[in-house]
Amino acid sequence: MAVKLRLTELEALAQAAECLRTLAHPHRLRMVQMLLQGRYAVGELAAACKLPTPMASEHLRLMQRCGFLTSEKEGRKVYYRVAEPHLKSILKCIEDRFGVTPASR
Amino acid sequence: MAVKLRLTELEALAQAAECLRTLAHPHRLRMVQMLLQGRYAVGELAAACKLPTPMASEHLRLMQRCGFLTSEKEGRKVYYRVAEPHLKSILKCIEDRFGVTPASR
DNA sequence: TTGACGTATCGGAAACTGTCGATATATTTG
DNA sequence: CAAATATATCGACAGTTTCCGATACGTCAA
Repeated sequence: MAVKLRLTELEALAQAAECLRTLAHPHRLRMVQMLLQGRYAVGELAAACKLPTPMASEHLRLMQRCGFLTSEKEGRKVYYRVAEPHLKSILKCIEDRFGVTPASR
Repeated sequence: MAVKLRLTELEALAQAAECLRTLAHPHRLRMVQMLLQGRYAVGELAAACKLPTPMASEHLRLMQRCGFLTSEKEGRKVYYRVAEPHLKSILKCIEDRFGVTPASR
């Protein structure tokens, strides 16, 4: 007699996979990690990742599209912040596994 | 004065991203979900995902390569099980966000 | 208006990924 | 031994992702 398994439906897993793929990039992880600790403009995030601004903008667009982030325009700057509350616990898991280093002390 | 941020080093984030990419596939998520609840042979996992066995084998190889799984050969079958303890909490986060449906009740 | 700044978008090249069919290996059975 | 079973690997193709340069857009200051 087979044991009954608790499984998520494949359709939901496909959605989850898409979100994970969006998260699965070193610069995007860094941006999320920053945004979980405050609100930042595109240029600030780009500088922190040592990326040209257009590429940072593109990464942010991807994360916004899957519901992770939202943006607010202020003057000529655009500030992003975390919109998906579960991001915090997911990043926590990742940090538990891969470590966290304070940037300066 | 800039607030000190708690950030993971980019190199570690690159490793994390690679692992997340490996996880970011509906069939692989399903397999991990099963393997967190027991030990399964390639054929059983393939059947549960409605995949040809060779493809299941390939997915399992990827997850083994990044340390998520280990395998034990028994006769002509190969049983896989979870090797990375953090997988459980990560899947928990994903299930919290995307829902879990018992396969049968 | 002009110019500078901050952000967004477009097009294309290179690299990577998922999938499939075919084949290979190892183990058990007859 | 040969045949059947279970898993693994290989080659190739289509599709996606990443990155970059160029360009476009919106806002502010002079």
